[in-house]
Amino acid sequence: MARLADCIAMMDEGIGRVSQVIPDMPVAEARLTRLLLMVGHTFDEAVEQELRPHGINHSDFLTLMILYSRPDGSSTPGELCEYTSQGATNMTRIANALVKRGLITRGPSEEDRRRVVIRITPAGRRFVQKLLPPLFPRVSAAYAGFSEADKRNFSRLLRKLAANLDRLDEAPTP
Amino acid sequence: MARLADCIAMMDEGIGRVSQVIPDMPVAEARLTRLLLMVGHTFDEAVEQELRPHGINHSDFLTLMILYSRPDGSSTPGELCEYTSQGATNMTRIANALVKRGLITRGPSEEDRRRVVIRITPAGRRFVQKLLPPLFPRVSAAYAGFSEADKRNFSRLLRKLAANLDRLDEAPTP
DNA sequence: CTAAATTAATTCACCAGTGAAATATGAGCT
DNA sequence: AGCTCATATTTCACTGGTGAATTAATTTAG
Repeated sequence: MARLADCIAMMDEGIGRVSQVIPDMPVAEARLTRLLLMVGHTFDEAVEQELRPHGINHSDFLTLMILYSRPDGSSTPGELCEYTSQGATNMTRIANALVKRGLITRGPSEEDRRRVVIRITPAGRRFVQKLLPPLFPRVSAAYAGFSEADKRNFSRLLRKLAANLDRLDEAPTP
Repeated sequence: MARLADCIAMMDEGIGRVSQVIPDMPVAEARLTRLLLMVGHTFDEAVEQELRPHGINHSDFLTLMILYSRPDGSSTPGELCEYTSQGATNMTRIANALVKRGLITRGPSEEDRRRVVIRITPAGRRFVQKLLPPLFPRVSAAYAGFSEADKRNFSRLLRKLAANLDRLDEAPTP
């Protein structure tokens, strides 16, 4: 696989050339967007690769982590869909897989019987606790050379971007 | 679909709680990573949504854009795989789709007959030129409130991150 | 100069994720 | 109550993407 640096160099040149043919292109913003997508995609791949040996994929892991992070260790498919950005269809599959591995339980809700309550099991908690620590060195290494100010700035800019994207999504349907 | 801001708030709290149970977690880095992945994913969705009406998906579009940005408008499946981070299998499918729509041509290479040369057609160029401009307003809007310094910083930090990820990928196989 | 190893693209079988429709429960209205 | 509308989850059919094996051409080693 090509190094990210090569892909970035190629993208920089490519956008430069395209902008000469299509002059009103927002060049800086296009570059930032491509950069963000490339780095995000690479991060995604790295996570997936780290999880594969444990027989779990990124969305399954994210779902499990949300449950783990909850004070009561439980949620519903609908809520998990919102926070994982997964469709309900896929959440059914994820829940099936995690139930089969004994990491969560799934049962009907008492209050509203349309709902299903999903709860992390003790085995699920142990799984997370065993899985996480080996991830830490690589997570830290990714931000090597980032000063405290860099981290604050990066966080601030990503959050601003998120706020802008939220507004863009809401504008079309007022 | 939940707003990104809600997902982020939830993630901030969740990581806060998890870090109290698992104390040696790199909290700031974990937050930045989740932020990056969430924003990246949302951007991805936005692009996909923008392209859908034109009957083209993100990888097809990216492939076409690389060809468009080349001085000679041509490349090979292998090279396109490297720069799009797609597997060769998928590139075959992408090329099939673009050929069927008449946006590219595919023929054997003169020098090395194992290779295939892929070239953008005039129709492909027109397609890109019609597709791009309507994308610009939303790309610009995503960076609303970014000062010039913010853009420079964001670019610098993403590139540093990319360099770190390159090193992480190379280290395991010395 | 041939034989083995390497490289490029494709095909095939499978996993992950999505949209539309089905099922079932709950809430509101008269 | 009964009827309609909304909500929550699941099922089904399909798209997008991946790994392993296949085919074909080129390079390298003996």
